[in-house]
Amino acid sequence: MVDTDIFKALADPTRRKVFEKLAGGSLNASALRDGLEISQPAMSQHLAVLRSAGLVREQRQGRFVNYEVDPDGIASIGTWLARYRAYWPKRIEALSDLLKDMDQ
Amino acid sequence: MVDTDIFKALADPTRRKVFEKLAGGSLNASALRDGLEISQPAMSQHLAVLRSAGLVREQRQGRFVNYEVDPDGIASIGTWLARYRAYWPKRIEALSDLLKDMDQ
DNA sequence: CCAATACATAAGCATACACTTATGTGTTGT
DNA sequence: ACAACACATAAGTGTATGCTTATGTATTGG
Repeated sequence: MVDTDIFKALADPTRRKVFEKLAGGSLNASALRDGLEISQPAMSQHLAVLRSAGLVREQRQGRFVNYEVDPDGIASIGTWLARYRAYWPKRIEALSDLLKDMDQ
Repeated sequence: MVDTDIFKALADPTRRKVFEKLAGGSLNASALRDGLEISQPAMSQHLAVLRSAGLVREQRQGRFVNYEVDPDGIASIGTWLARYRAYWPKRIEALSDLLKDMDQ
């Protein structure tokens, strides 16, 4: 199930921090470790989880691997969220129409 | 962390099915079991997780407990998603402004 | 009252998860 | 070519998760 992978990936606080860092732009695995007290293999494993969930994508550049947010993952969450548009606060009801477009 | 609870709650396929059922309207715990091959305690535990994550809320009615989608949970996900508005597909860029309103 | 019903909680258990250390793979500069 | 670097994978371990059965709590109809 595609949603399971996405939500499981986001259930981990460290992975959400990584993802948030990537929201600011592309970064390689070492740069992503800065600030997070985590071993190199741990980061590599987290990135693998985020990648197989479709939340990030990688781009090799020499011996570095640059990671960036994958818009497909973001869109998946938006699509999922669209099912519950009836429960969005009224003032942003117009949102439902926009989200509906994402359902293909 | 509030996001952790929400994403952990949604990481379980059974809980997402429950949540999706509730999207169709309020239901009690027994009604929610229909179709899902799950014991009564398991359902009770799942509902507790969804509730403490802020995704559903309960309303006692006699010896029944009716559950319904809590808009606050949905709004939390929307707010979280708003941080990544730069990565939404271009054609729904207008979405970002609407989501921004949710940030209070 | 009291039996039946609706749901919650407790306790135990198998599995999944996130972490670690150790090692492997691929790239770059010299 | 080879040493240094960036990253991935393997293997092992403690803890969290989701399930079960058993039991507790609250409400209702007879």
